Formats: sequence, structure tokens, C-alpha cells
Amino acid sequence: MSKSLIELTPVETVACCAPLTSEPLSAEQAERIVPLLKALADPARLRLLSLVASHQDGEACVCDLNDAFDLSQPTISHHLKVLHDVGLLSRSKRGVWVYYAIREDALTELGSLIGGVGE
Amino acid sequence: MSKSLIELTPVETVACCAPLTSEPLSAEQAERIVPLLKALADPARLRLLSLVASHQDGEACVCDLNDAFDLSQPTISHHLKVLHDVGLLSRSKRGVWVYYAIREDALTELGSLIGGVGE
DNA sequence: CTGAGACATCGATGGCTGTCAACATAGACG
DNA sequence: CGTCTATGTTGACAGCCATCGATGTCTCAG
Repeated sequence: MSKSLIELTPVETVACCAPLTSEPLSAEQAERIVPLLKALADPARLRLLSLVASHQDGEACVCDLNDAFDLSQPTISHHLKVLHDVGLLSRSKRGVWVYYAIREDALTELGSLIGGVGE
Repeated sequence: MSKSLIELTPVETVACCAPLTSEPLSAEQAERIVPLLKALADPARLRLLSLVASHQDGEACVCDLNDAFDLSQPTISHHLKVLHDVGLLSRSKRGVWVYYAIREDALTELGSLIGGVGE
């Protein structure tokens, strides 16, 4: 492999794992998957992800996201950072605005890991 | 519907939701899905679920599970309860032993919700 | 009935985390 | 330069939760 494990985002380490139901997960595999699930296991983050994913081109401006929640701007920024850090969202700055975009392949892989489809 | 929403396990409320990427999740939908993800977002629980699911007949005795982890018996029992409470595991007592079994349909639905397949 | 084993429950505790206010940064514009 | 706007960072705090030891409950054997 070209990168060491710790340089990869959690999302990039998921592809290597068989579905949950096919064989027991090792402790190391579990430790790599859990950050992804933790990132999703928050109402605000789940909605943020869904909002970005279902937006035009799977991409949304932070300015739009702030208004959709009853949370302070720093809190939204924090949640977006969490989703970005695990590799579920990509980030691009255009002028004054920042756009977050969904990583569809990441979601698909995680879904397969849990649902057991695509094996 | 025959049961009120609060009587349903979190797992039973997931089927009603479209995949994350197809349309924005409402706050209520998110609140119903999050408990499921929280249940999975722990290394011990993720491994427990995988261990049960990949076991013979998708079912395992607590006595086997206890030995597979470096955790106290009460802690394992607690984790199994969490997984059972959200509807990911079923529980049956046979003699002195307690068996937990995977709810495959629950996992499949959750996987579809995240991965967006099966729409 | 008594003891032992399997599992659940309880209470306490230390660590993690979601939230906010305050502040910092970085462009755009004049 | 100074200001305004968009976004990120920091520090603090309250609430949640994973974990454990102690204890309770249930079942079976003798």
C-alpha cells in the first residue's frame, strides 16, 4: 500500500473489510470503522450529511446549512469538520464561501459493510 | 399503523425513510435513526454484533461472547442490552443460557438507508 | 433446601462530546 | 489601510456513557 494506515481517513480503511455478517470483525477493524459510525451517530450531523448529499450536485454552501438548523454557527462548523475529518465530506473554498460535498463512494461502502450487500 | 411510534424499536422505524442521499432528513427522522447508529458506534458492540451475525445460525450464547473480549461480564451484558433495545439483536433464553441472534433485515435496511442501494 | 453457575441490574466514576460565547482568520471592497 | 462578511478555532461547561465491582435473579444438580 502506498500510504501508511494512519495517514488514511477512516473512510478509506473501510473498503478492506468484509460485511459485518460474513466473519467476525477484529478489534483493529472495529477501531477503524467506529469513527465513521460515531460521525454519523448525531442528529445534527446525520441531517447535515443528508442535506449536503441531496443538494444540487451533492454539494452545499455552509451559508445554506447554517440557516437550516437551530444551532450556532460554530457548532455547525464543528459538525462539518467531524464529517470532513472522517472522509465523508470533501471541502472546497470558492471565494468567500466554503462548499462541502458528499463522498458517495464512502457512503456506499459503509452501507455495504453494514447491510452486507455487494459482496 | 397498528402500534404507536414510541412502541417501536428504532430499527422498525427505519424502513419508512428514504436513503440519506435522496432527500434531506427531517429532524424527527434523524432522531429515530440516530439511536441505531449510536448502538453501532462502539468497538465492543460492533464486534459483538459481527460475532453474533457470523456465528452458526446467526446466533450465539453469551457464554461464548464473554470470553471473546477483554471486558467484564457486566459490560458485555450492558452492550448486548443496548443492541437488543434498538432491535438489532433478538434474545432467547434456553435453560441456563441466553442466546442472542442477529436481525438480518434490520441490518439490511440500515445499510440501504446509508448506502442508498435498494431504492 | 442448598450450593453453584449464568446472566442481569445497580451505583459510582472517569472520560468523552455537543454546545456556546468569544475570538481569530481570511477575502472582498472601498 | 480599515471594515464587513463568511467561516474556523479556542476554552469552558454540562450532560452522556463505557466501564467496573457488588449484588440480585434465575435455573439446575444433588
